[in-house]
Amino acid sequence: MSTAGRGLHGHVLDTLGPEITAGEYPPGSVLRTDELAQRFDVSRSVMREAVRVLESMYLVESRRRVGVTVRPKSEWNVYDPQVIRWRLAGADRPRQLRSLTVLRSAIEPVAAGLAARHATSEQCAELTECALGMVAHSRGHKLEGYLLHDVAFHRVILEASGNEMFARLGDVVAEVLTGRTQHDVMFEDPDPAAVTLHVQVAEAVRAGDAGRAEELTREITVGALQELDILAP
Amino acid sequence: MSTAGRGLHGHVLDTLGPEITAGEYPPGSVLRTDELAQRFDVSRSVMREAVRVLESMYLVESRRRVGVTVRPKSEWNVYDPQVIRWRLAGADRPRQLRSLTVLRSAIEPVAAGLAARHATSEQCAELTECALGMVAHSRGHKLEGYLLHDVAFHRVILEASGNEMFARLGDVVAEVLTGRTQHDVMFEDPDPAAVTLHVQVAEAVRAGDAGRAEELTREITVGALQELDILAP
DNA sequence: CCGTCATGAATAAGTCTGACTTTTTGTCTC
DNA sequence: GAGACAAAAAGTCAGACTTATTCATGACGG
Repeated sequence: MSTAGRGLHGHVLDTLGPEITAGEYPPGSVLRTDELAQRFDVSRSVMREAVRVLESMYLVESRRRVGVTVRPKSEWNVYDPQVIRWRLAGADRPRQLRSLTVLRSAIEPVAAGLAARHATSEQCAELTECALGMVAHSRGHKLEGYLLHDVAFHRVILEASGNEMFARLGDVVAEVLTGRTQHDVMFEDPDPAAVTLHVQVAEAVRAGDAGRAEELTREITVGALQELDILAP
Repeated sequence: MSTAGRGLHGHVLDTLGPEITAGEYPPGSVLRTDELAQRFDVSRSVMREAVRVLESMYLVESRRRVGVTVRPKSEWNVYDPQVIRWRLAGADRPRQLRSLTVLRSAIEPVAAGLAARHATSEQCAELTECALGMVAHSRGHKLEGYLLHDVAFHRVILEASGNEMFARLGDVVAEVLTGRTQHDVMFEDPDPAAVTLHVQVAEAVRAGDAGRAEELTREITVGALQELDILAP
């Protein structure tokens, strides 16, 4: 689900956004609204709307008499789902994937611990269902079905943590897991140890054992880090 | 630094944004662009730009023939600095502060561990400087100076982690620490134990002892959680 | 002779207005 | 209930105008 279809300004963003996040314009570069409007064959009003959105993502800064200047990467709002998607689609996808995986390794164990305390019985049921689904699809090249349950599992954990900031990372985790399956590693069946860990996490959460849920989830995320050769020597 | 001054659309956002994030319009409420333009006495073009920004924050959704509908809170991009600021300024400030503190408790220990591995000697120097500054301002109602060094300390840690996602949370942490000092707790001098911990973290990072840096930082964040009565029974 | 401080013109964003298009939805009829 | 019609609101465009910012020019004073 991208910005496309959201009108002309969405179409402009779909090409200009990736260009900027890919670093095609060095920081400080100036873009002129009029020129951009010409380039994309849209009116200035539409172009201005697009610029406003880029501005709200801290990708650019619009100043009178000077133009639309591209901000340094360090100022970008890297938590914006749109920005994340653009960068994942671009050249520094590996780098982005590493950053996000490290983020996961920090967040998910804590979220699992909180989930063990706050999860409703419905959420516990969902969790075991997801874990069992992962088991069912763990052998025989059923990666698609496996991924589906894996994503759902982590989404439920983040939701059940009761923390809105964690909950909103569900999409990010989904993106990372999907990306891993489709492009990078994961040619054959998933690691059986990982599958077992998911089942155990579901159990720990249901049992309300926060410490165990946290520790088991930490093992899962350590596995994810190792897959990307992010070591801890 | 808010959106004000960034033109008329910024002014509109400064009032409309807080209203929406404060929950004044229940999810599903419809706002008409023309009416809003009248209310704020701006042209439709300006109002459209403001709506586009709100849309990019997932606060509203604009659909033809129906209007601008307010999205449910669960879909808001709660990592947008602007949204964070608006919510911290509004009624559910305490709730927001708790969410962010929990987030800190997940992120900062991991960041400190990474900092111990990746920090440059300049960053180590900054870190000890900050810690010493905290010590110097820890007695005699010098809360202002203390806060300044505290914020700087955590910023350096997040920066030194080498992870861009962590680094971008510097502003959030600053906001939380500032808010804590100004509004909520902290009437008298800071907890001496906390001060000591910061000094020890600086030492651990300089020594490259990741495990120790992580553990000490975890103690700091646990203290922050306890201040807000976020327990772990 | 050089640095600093007005003055002014050029420039690009910012704003407004009005007319028109397009999509969606609700209703009316068959 | 299916299809046609009409209304409503966002979407788009074009053009004229406003305003802030920057740069260059030149005057003044050191």
